[in-house]
Amino acid sequence: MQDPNFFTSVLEVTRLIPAGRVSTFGAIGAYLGAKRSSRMVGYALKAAIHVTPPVPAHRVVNRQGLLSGKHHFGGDVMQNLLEKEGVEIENNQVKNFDQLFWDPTKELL
DNA sequence: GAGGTGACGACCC
DNA sequence: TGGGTCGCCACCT
Repeated sequence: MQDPNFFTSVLEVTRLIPAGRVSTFGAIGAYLGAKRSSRMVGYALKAAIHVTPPVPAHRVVNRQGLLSGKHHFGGDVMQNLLEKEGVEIENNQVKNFDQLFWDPTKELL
């Protein structure tokens, strides 16, 4: 928000995701008014792992509820973090995704 | 300085 | 209904 960069805005919104919930690239992009820039959201999250303060990038998955960036976390770290927060994962996909889905456009608004 | 890539999503055919 | 292509902006080579 303070930073006009779309990149930083993604990190800000991602940080607002409550534990036990998951969000999507499209939801964050839509909240920022750039749903077309979903690729940028994923790119921002990639850097979010190396940025401070720590961003719960593991709570962000793709539109299918699939842990797209699991490989970037290093093995099953992403899945482990989600399970630790109460999010059930099966086949690299979030179970009850529709229920756990956290939409900033609605929840955060 | 320019070109290509990238945790995706939506639109078009 | 399904497959293919374009778009978006920042970072890396």
